[in-house]
Amino acid sequence: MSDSSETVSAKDTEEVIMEATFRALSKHGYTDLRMRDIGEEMDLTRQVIHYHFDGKYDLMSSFLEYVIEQYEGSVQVDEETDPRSELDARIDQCLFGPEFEEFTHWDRMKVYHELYTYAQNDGEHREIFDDHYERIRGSIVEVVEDGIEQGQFRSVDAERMGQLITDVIHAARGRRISLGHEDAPEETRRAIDEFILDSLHS
Amino acid sequence: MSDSSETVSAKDTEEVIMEATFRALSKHGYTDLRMRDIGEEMDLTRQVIHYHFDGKYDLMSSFLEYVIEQYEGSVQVDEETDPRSELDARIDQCLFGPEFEEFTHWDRMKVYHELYTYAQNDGEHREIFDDHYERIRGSIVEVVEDGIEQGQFRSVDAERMGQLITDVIHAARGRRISLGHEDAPEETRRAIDEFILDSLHS
DNA sequence: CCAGTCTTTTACCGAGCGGTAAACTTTTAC
DNA sequence: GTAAAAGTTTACCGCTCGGTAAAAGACTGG
Repeated sequence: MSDSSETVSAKDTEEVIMEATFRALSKHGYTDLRMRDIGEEMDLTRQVIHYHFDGKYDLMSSFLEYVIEQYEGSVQVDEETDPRSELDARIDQCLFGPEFEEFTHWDRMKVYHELYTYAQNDGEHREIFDDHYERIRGSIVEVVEDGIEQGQFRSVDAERMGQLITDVIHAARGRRISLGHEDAPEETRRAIDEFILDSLHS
Repeated sequence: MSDSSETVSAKDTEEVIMEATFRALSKHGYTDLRMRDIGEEMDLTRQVIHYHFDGKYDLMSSFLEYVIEQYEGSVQVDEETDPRSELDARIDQCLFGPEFEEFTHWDRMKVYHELYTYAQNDGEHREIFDDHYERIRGSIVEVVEDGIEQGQFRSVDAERMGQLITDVIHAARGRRISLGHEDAPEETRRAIDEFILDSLHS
């Protein structure tokens, strides 16, 4: 009986809970999230959550890591190309999401952004997010540095430039999510091209 | 007895409640805010809130408008100067706050930002924020347009440029508040200068 | 000074929340 | 095959929350 579709292990259940938490969070928002809401999003009863996680706070902490892992795991950029192409690819991926999950991307980002804001009131969560942000920013900075070394970009402060790009991306996503500006990512993509990346060449 | 310090009108009480709400929100965050917390931040009992406001939701809606009014009321820019100076002044004010309330500025921004994020789950609140955001963005766009007309800036899409600047400001504030990056406003100020405004001239 | 109105306090409540205990079911180990 | 371990469900609970009713106080105009 090694039929994998029938064998439900503990890890599987935790994954089920994570996905149920994601759906519940999408529907109700962080502030109004009840354990009951999560239970209603899965076939198991809400009490199993207490078997696998040590209360609501522990659940949210685990979910936070789950969301970030998913985010970082979904980033896939062809590193064989030149710095400018890679930079473009990374920006596109941050603004529009990976192609293979176009439809869930903004649902995931909405939850991600809400968690991000709430993290300001919780030292542990804040640290997790800070580390994550640093990795995203670092990957952008790296590309800029490569571009400068290879002479494709003019010599600028790569840290500052990378930070600026990361911030702009973040703001555009936040604006789309919080204010419903659906064209924010596209408009921002153009603005980055015209006003920021343009000054990297010449 | 027209001694104004003794006469407590209904408006005064509502102001007291608003400020108590602000303090409670600063301490506990939106998600964990209880009516009790607000009561503890003022000399009156928490039940008076129900006399002046129709429940928690109505209180939060009123508070949202209160915060935005305060924000917009605090913006004061000398319009006699040239576009570039006015643009600089507006950016500084958004990033560092009005000089006369340097110490409460970031407390206020923290609450503002939290409300902003949670507005995504409430159509009414979202609209209030959207209108507000539009006014801030509009004021930046206007200055850019003036600069172009007066020949101080090169001819760019003012809407797009204004939006970009507004987004960058927003992101820097969010990063300082959510991740605790205290140098974010200053670093962002430099990045705007070096990479964005620079491309407005020449 | 007093009746009437506005405002605040005191005392209280029902609903709904997160969490637990114990029964029950399934899987594992030998 | 069976006993122990792991996982899940059922039933339940205590507590805290936002909100209310009525008493108490503080201002009005006459």
